[in-house]
Amino acid sequence: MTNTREPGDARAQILSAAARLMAAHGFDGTSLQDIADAVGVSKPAVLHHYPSKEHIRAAVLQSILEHWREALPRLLLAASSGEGRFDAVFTELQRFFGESPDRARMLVREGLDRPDEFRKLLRGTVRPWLGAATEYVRTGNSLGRQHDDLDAEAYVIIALQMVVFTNALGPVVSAAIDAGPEGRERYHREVARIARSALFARPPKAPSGQ
Amino acid sequence: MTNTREPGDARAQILSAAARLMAAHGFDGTSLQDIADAVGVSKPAVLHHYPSKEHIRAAVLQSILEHWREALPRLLLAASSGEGRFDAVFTELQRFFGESPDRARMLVREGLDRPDEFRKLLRGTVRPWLGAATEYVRTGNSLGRQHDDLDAEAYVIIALQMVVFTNALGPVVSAAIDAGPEGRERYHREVARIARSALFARPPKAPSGQ
DNA sequence: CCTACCGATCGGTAGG
DNA sequence: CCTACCGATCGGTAGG
Repeated sequence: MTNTREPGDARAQILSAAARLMAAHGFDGTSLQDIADAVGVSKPAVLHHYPSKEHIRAAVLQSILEHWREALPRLLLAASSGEGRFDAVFTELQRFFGESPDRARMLVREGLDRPDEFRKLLRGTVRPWLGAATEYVRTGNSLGRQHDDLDAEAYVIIALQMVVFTNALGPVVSAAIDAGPEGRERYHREVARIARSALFARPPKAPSGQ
Repeated sequence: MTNTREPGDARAQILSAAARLMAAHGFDGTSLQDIADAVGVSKPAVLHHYPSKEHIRAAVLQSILEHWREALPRLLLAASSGEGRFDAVFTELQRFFGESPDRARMLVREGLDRPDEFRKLLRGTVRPWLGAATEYVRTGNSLGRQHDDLDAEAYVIIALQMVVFTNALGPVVSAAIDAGPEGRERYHREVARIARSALFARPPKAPSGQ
């Protein structure tokens, strides 16, 4: 009956539009009017739900971190062990950013635009998970399946960074290969292969038994 | 005697300031007044040397590409062969972007802000070099020293991408490891190790003979 | 949530 | 008449 929006809906629409626009054009390249137009409301209406443009940016970042914390258990509890577990975790990671490249783009932009704040964000949010991932890498390392000159902590960060950048600029960079849609496929497959072969000293061919 | 600037000096100063500001704050986050202030002239003076802000952006990108074309011979002619040549090329690549992270930041920003134009830029500028690099990787592959499931073209692009991103966001991301300056060192070393071990099936320990 | 505005600053250009 | 600028202001738009 009531075609009027329920409260909270407008906020969600504003957040969604802002996330998409800011990921595409940046914070400075996105005006409150752009967001208002995308939602179909007036500019003051936007500022009724969020007190300032800066608050909208914070909310967009916060929603990304929420999704991240939500996906963390799935990432960490990815089944199996050893090389199989790596593939499972890496696949989940690719899915997380692949299903919404805007997340990756927003994170890259934040790193460029506000390096100091972004550093703190990384330390506060990624650090806990980083510890667990590093532990896993070190465990595999002690079992002698991995490269002995591997820097576990640095590796985890760089692998994560590769996934983020791949999804942030992948469509642009992968086009340098060729025009076909297979270009993206090859690109993503090679990213996974690089991360895997940089981790395991003996490249996994076919899992025998396990 | 004459403390007056010779012609061309002002243009170079504007270009330098614009490159630094746009790399740090983006195109939309940099005003003509910001550039004018950085150089110490008026805004109309800036617009006398470059007809518009857009022309300044084009000039900044152009200067990066000039440096790139200038560094290309050094990159391609990096001595030795096989794994030694890889290290030489990769080191030169790291130096190119490492000596001016603003270049890397500007490229990443362009990829985010103007994906279509950036794609054309990649195709026009990086493509020729890409062919040579891919050929080199394929040659090594046929000699059986490299992973047989390696996608040469995709690998080259991703390796290049890793160097660009490492230098664009390195100081921010590497801080996630720890506060010390050694963090950056470890970070860069691990990037090189990942690229190398993803390329060569047998990790190089010590060059014997050759 | 709208219309109607503010101080300021945007990119760009006027006359001199 | 040219260049290399200046102070002032253009029409619009930013965040609020």
